[in-house]
Amino acid sequence: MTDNVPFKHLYLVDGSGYIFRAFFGIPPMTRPDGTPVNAVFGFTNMLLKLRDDMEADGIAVIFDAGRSSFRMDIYEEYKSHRPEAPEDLIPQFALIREATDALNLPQIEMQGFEADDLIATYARQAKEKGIDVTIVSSDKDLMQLVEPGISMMDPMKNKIIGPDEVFEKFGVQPDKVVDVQALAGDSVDNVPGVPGIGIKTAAQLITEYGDLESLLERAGEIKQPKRREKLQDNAEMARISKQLVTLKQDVPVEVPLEGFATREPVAEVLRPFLEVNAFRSLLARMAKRLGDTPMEVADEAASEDGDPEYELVQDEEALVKWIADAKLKGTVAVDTETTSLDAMSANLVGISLSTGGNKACYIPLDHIAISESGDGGLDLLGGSADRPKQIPKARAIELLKPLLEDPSVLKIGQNIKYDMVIFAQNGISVSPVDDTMLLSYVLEGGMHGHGMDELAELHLDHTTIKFKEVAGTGKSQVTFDKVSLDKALDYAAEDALITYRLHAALKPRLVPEKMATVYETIERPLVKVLADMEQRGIKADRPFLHRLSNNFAQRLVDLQSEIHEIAGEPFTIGSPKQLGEVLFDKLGLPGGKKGKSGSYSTGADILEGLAAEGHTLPTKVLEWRQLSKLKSTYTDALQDQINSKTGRVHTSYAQAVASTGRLSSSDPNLQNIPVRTEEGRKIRDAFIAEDGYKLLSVDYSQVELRLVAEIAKEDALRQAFIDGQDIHAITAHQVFDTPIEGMDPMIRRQAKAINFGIIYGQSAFGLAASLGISRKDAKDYIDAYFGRFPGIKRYMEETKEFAHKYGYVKTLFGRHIHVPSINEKNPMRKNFGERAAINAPIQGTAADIIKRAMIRMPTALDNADLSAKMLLQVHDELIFEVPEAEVEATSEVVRSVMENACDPVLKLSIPLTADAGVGRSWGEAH
DNA sequence: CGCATCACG
DNA sequence: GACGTACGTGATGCGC
Repeated sequence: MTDNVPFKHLYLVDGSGYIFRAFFGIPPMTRPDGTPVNAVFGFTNMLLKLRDDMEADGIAVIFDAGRSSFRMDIYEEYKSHRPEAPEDLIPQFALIREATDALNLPQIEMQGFEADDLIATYARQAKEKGIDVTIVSSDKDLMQLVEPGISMMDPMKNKIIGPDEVFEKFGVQPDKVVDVQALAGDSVDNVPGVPGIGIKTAAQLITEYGDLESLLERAGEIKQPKRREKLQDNAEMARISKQLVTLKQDVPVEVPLEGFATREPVAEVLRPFLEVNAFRSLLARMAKRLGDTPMEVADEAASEDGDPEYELVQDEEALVKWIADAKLKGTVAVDTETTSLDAMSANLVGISLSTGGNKACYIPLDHIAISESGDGGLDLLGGSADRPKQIPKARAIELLKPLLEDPSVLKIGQNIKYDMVIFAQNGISVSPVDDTMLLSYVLEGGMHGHGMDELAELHLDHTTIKFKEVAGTGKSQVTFDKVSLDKALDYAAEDALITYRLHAALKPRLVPEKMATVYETIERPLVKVLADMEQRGIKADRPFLHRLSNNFAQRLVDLQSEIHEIAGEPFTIGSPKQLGEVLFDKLGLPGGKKGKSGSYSTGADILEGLAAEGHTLPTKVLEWRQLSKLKSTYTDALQDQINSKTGRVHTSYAQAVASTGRLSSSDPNLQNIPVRTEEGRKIRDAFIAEDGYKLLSVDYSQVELRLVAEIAKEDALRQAFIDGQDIHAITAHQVFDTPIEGMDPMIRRQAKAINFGIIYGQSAFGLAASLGISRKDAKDYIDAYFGRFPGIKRYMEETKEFAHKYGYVKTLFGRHIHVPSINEKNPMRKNFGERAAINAPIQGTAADIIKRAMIRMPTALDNADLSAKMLLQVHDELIFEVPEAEVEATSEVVRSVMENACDPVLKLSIPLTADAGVGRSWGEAH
């Protein structure tokens, strides 16, 4: 456990509380468009003072997430009397969030918990680490937290609230405040308390009896008959009240304390915010920070259209200047140039930085100059290379490390996971980070790709220099270390500058477009988790793969002869064209042409049909294809993918590729390792644990079907899951009217196919094809299904309608998935869009859930003192490498984190369940 | 480089 | 009446 929190004094700002105080305490103000902004001004001003005058080095702004909280489960009436917010205050709620972002301060909220609980939790965490805490609020409900090391500050009066002030208010020391509140109640929050007892009496009673429980136990001793009676009659109400007023200090918060180190505001974000709201006094005060004198501000803004200034950094002096500038600005775009797209085998060649404006630099570190022979005379053995002037790599790393690890400097990257892995290889743990690729992904997922070239075109109307233009293409392509420094400068510096500008264009959109939560609580924290998994890799048994490969090879040779024998001539079995000609022309099997290529279709379904008619050739070909696939894609390719340094396989997870929010895996893809056939499953035995360790695999049971039931609010299905019943059997029972007892496995199989087909919006045609039944039967099944589960039908219709109207659909966690094809004229594409729209919320919510589990996993394991490492994710499954002695405990922690991954944001009406398996290999564990 | 095929959830 | 027909991925080999 690291206790390295980068600040000494943490200010926890009660954002929700402040806005009300400011609204009533500051005279009305409006900005030019008439929007009231008095509370926003007060808030912004207060935060600026906090960070500048108080020199606060740690600040977090905490908000209430919504109206509901766990307290309503305790007492339904809690806060039920709250009047609506005044009309002039309502538009200011969103602006306050913007202000927080503009000041580059973290804003924290969690569904199900009030701001007060989050404040209590963070205050406790900070105190445990020896950090002083000031709670910026005057809310009496927070006074229970005051203790040595934790104080409060009234932001309107600028007054410190310590134990004396709390005593003045409640008549007891802070640690007894909840007992007093429990007795006295609170009409504003609708906490009942005991009738007839106010703060004065409560304080007196608590002082006399010690605490609430003792008082209630000894209530009989009270002399005043009325008071005694009231206390005895309302003991339970008092206990409930105490629960209501006691703040939760162990909320499973997602943002760690370390994230609250104060960061400099980003001028490009703060300036427009202050301008739009016409906060002129603040603009003037911030002029320096926003880019020196106002005149220079104007100059800089103008120069962004001018030619970029790229600097080649070749000595320490120049590098130190850039580092100082980045530190001053608090934000820097970073990009690495390497020798490979595979981060685990790449060598760092250079680093580019940009701090905005029109400036960027490139720091070459490991370039090789191919000398143009003729002048020096040293160059004899053609192609001998020497190094151009560069800062020694180790020295540059040493200088950059403090900046890249500085919690008060935001590092921006485009696909920064890659750079994080590169830096990690060089001993640098980059933090905190923002990723323009992920910003684009959460804002415009499904609309287009999220590569830098595309984003630059789209948002900046700028055509980037292509990698091919500097490194060449095809056979003559060279690695980046062989690119000349002038070309490398133009290419690399541009990448950093574009990244900086993309950040300025995209980040401010998060809050107004309501994507801040998805970005901040899911995608951004996941980057580090994935980077760690990729670096860890999984051990692969090369000799085993080799033997398997030879075995497949032998059988392929035999099969090949048999196939050629039956065909009567040798041909390339792997060529669908040649195979089709052999099957349908030469042997005259029934079948037809298909597809634009004009060739016969020879897919597995066709061959299976032919095989069922008793033809031997298709059977042999199917077997050949299976083995050929296993050999080329798995047993052969995987051996080549074993990293020579680590002896392990390191996949790469793409976080911004799948439109639904899923991850994808490549190089190699470890999300499609065979499992469905016995032969294929053997490949899983090649993935093994280190000696003394086991592999643990935990997968969600039927997540997507559970989510369909949940999202569609389909009670019949929900009940089945709540009761833990066999969902496919239930479906069969409903659709075919078959008793569940002694059900024919074939019937259940059909129901299973229907269940999955539904998730994808399958038609009668598709179901008929996948079950090999008539279309009429398929249609009857589907009709019966919708008849029994009308909620599903309704969900499908409503989702299509929503997608047509808005062009996107949403997951339960608020992720937007754009489905542009839904409004196309071409009915085929439109239908395609509709099916995608139906599926996306389901697949996407499942993706959100497992991502949440993954983010929490390292901390959960650490807290349980377990050293297991998460290695792989396969959509609904997580794979860990676990010390043998910790298997049981780890299994429980992992399951619990996975099953509770929706907490506390979302309360599903059905449980999620996860099943664990353990083994020496992945095959055994599954 | 597009297409067909097939591996996974 | 025809058209097409289940969502989301990545890797491989063929053939142009």
